[in-house]
Amino acid sequence: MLSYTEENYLKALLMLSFQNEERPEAGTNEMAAYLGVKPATATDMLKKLKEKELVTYQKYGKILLTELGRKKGIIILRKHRLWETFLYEKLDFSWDEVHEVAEQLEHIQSAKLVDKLEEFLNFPEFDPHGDPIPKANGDIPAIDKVLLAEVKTGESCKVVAVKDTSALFLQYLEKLKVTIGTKIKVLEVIDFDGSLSIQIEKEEARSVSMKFAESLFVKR
Amino acid sequence: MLSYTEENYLKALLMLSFQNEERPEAGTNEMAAYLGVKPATATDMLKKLKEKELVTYQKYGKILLTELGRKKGIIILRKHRLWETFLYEKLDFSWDEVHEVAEQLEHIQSAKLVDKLEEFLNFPEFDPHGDPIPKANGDIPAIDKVLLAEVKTGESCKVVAVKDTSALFLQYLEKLKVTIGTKIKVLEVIDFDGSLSIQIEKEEARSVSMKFAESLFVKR
DNA sequence: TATAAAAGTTAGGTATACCTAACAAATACA
DNA sequence: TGTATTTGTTAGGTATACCTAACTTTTATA
Repeated sequence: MLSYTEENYLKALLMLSFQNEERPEAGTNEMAAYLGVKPATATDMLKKLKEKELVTYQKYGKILLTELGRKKGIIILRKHRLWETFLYEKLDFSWDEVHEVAEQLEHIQSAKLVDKLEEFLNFPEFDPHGDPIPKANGDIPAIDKVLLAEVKTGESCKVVAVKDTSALFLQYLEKLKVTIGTKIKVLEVIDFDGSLSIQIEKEEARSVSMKFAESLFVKR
Repeated sequence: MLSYTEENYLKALLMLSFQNEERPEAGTNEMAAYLGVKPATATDMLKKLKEKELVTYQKYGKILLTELGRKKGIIILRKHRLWETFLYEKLDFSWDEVHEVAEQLEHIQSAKLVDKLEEFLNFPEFDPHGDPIPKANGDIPAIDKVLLAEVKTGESCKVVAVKDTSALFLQYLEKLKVTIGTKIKVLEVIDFDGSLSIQIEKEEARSVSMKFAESLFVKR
């Protein structure tokens, strides 16, 4: 049985590994920053997780999940994303409110609960942010996505996920009436600063920053 | 902000106070037994709760919730019973499975979650065991109930709640096809051992023990 | 390649929530 | 009413998860 905190370390490591699939290992400071603790605290916990064979770790080295650790991490992530979906779809939570509560709900221990919840939600493949929800067997649905910033002038695409899930960005998206499934056409790319002029559904053209375009995943 | 454990002490004290409305105070050993900890541990925590003005307590004395403590306890109980209802009604959990998971879910911190959940469930007044669900303002719906053991020969009644929520009893009830709302007619009372012969809905007459009759609440 | 900066570790300390063992107070009853 | 039993407290100890401060190793760069 893993503690609340141990679970958070595994999930953090899994999330960090997603950020750079080719180099999935993380550093101590990186972990600590992600979890909001001091590096010394992370070192302690990493030793403990190594004892439990959940991570490979050695002094001054990079950290990697073991097969077991990855499996456990995926279970937490599955729960997190199913709960987010529940809050969004059934309880009318907004895009930017679901994360905080799901952070707590993901630690509820009951295999039956997760599976029943998934069934209740009709086996969703993606959460409200467009992130894939791991299946009970650990498989993660693939999604064909590129950053909006990679879309060429004149091309149209459909929003499939958000890369930045901060409340500020999500609230901005809401203001722009952009959500998963929204159609966006790239009208012009300004090479000077990477900003672009886009058309959201059938609205007026508007300009968004490069930062914006690098925070949104779309399907061409 | 209360810790998980502090919340459990408040809920325990509230539950114990319900067991004997006229004498709602509890003892240290009683608390400890209820919570599955040693008396020494309970003493420590009670001092802490006194510091926070959640209980009235003095050395070797009985323990009572303060107005504030009661309020907080009722919030936990509200969450517990709403989650039980959710698990039972929406996720097909059985009568005897809901408690354990609700014990965890009751500690999720989000006022919005509780209220939205209540709305999603259509403002239920009673949980799957027939226990009243406190309202957001702290009011507890009243319920007109007596023990089956108090029902006289020849009288009919309807099951409104279970007093004993142990898995063993709940499973027995399930076997007998007794649930909230089931009609029971008392055919005969055996003075010798307090057992009684009852008719469940339109079934054959059957005998149940005094212990059974003292574990079930009904409405005449 | 020497050294400064960054990254990571160790040692020692805190609070929480638990424990056991020994003790003290309250109560029950002979 | 004295004493045995029950009830409750205290003191001292454990594990978890956090911290700071001092230190070491790695790395980046002048």
